[in-house]
Order: sequence, then structure tokens, then C-alpha cells
Amino acid sequence: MLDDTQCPDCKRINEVLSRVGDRWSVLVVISLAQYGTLRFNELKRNLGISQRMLSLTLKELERDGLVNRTYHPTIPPKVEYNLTEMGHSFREPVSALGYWALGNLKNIDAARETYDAEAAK
Amino acid sequence: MLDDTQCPDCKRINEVLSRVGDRWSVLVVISLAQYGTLRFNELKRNLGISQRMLSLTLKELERDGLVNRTYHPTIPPKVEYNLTEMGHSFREPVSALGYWALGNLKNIDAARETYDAEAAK
DNA sequence: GAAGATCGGTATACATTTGATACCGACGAT
DNA sequence: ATCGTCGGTATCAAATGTATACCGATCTTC
Repeated sequence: MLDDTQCPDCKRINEVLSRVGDRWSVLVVISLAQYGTLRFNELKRNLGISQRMLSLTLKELERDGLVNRTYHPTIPPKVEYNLTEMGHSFREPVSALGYWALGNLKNIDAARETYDAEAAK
Repeated sequence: MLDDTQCPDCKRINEVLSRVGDRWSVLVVISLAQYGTLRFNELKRNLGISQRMLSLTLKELERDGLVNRTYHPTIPPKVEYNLTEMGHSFREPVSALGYWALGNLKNIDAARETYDAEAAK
């Protein structure tokens, strides 16, 4: 997939979206934006995500500077996550996406039914 | 991953985002929003996407009612894609995401360097 | 006092998704 | 006569995601 003619914007947007644009990252940011601070298992219960993916997603988000991780060495341990400044700036476009998604669920379902009915002929 | 306590919003947002929120769908919509109408191979060259994924992505976007497909049975064939009305309404949140991505590439790279340098100790 | 649950993960094994590559048929250009 | 273009599909390998089990230290429940 080497092609010099691709638009440079798409290339760069692609770079960022392949980092922070995946489903779980978006959902984690939405949750943290909504609740402020959440613990690991609170996020897990909220999102219906597997432990492994949540662990990986949070690690990436922390590495990319969107999420802050605070470890309290109590027993049992307590780890809290919240958004950094950059994370908050990401909240706006992400929320817009989330609201659009909510508002258009039915439209999409309707479009699918039409399409599938047409294809079945 | 069955958990009744998960927030219903997240669940439904998750449903939609797993359809139209993936990297390639977002990039296709951005491209079509920018150029209006594009042919299959124009999109392919623009995005640096494999033929297979472009084919699948466009088929899904058409099924979900975001993209319009027009087939001209000439030789060689000509297939044009553009956004539907719903596709255009998706353009706004998606563009916001794209602009954020462009504006924060450097911040993310910087955060990564800091994180990696810290982790290497 | 013994078994189970909670916490935030990691390790492993398996299923699904993505990517690279080759190929198609009908034509125009070299 | 061979090559390239068009919009795909078929096939297989690689990457990614999911389910499951397990960890050590404590607190709760029987």
C-alpha cells in the first residue's frame, strides 16, 4: 500500500485516527467525560468491554496523553482514571460523534432494512 | 461480556460506532465530503486503503444509508460514490474529529515520547 | 477457619478482522 | 501482442479482539 498520490491530510488524519479513533478509546473518553473520574472496574462495567481491551485501551490513552492514571496502593488496590487537558479537548468532537450516533440509530436501521430487502430480491 | 449494569447510552452508541465509527468509514466520509463525488479507484488512491477494505467499507456505508453508489455500465466500468443526506449530516461530527486529529498530532507525538522515555527508566 | 468476592490487572488459547496478493473480463494504448 | 485501467472477488497469512483462567492481599460470610 505505497502510493504517493494519496492526500496528505487523509494520511495524517489516518495516523491519528488509527490511534485514538477506535471504538473503545472513543467510548472510554465519552464515559470519563460524563463521569469525571472512574475506576478500572467501573469503566469495565459501564462499557461492557473485556478486561484485556480496557487495560490496553487505557494504557494507549495514557501514553497518548489523553487520560491520567492515578494508582492508590491500598488493599484492594484503587486505580482512578480521568481526562487530561488534551483529553477534554477531544471530548467535544467525540461527543458530537456520540450524539450523532444516538440520533441516527433508527435511520441506519431503516436504511439497512431497505437495503437488505432490496438485496434479497 | 454480558452485563446488565452497563449504561444504556454507551451500549447504543457502541452499536452505531462499531458500524460507522471505524477508521476507514470515517476517512471515506471525510474524502467524499471534501470532493463531492469520487470513483472507486480515486478513493483507493486517496486513502491508501486496500481494495478489499474499500469494497467492504463502501458496501457497509451504502447499506447504512450514508453513501450513494452509481454504476455506469461503460467499458471500463465507472462507479461513482457520494454522500446521501444522512451522510452529509455525519460529515459535521466526522470533520470535527478530523480537524482535532490534525491539530493534535504533534501533542500526541510529544506525549508518547515523554511516556516512552519515562517507561524506559 | 475456610470458602468466596473484590481489586487491577497479566497470560494463554482461540475467533474474528484486516491486509497483501493474485486474478477476473473487456477494452484502449503502445 | 503485451500492458494498463476499471471495479471488484477469492484466497491465505498476519494482526487484532474475545473469553477464560489466574495472580496476591484483604475483607466478608458461613
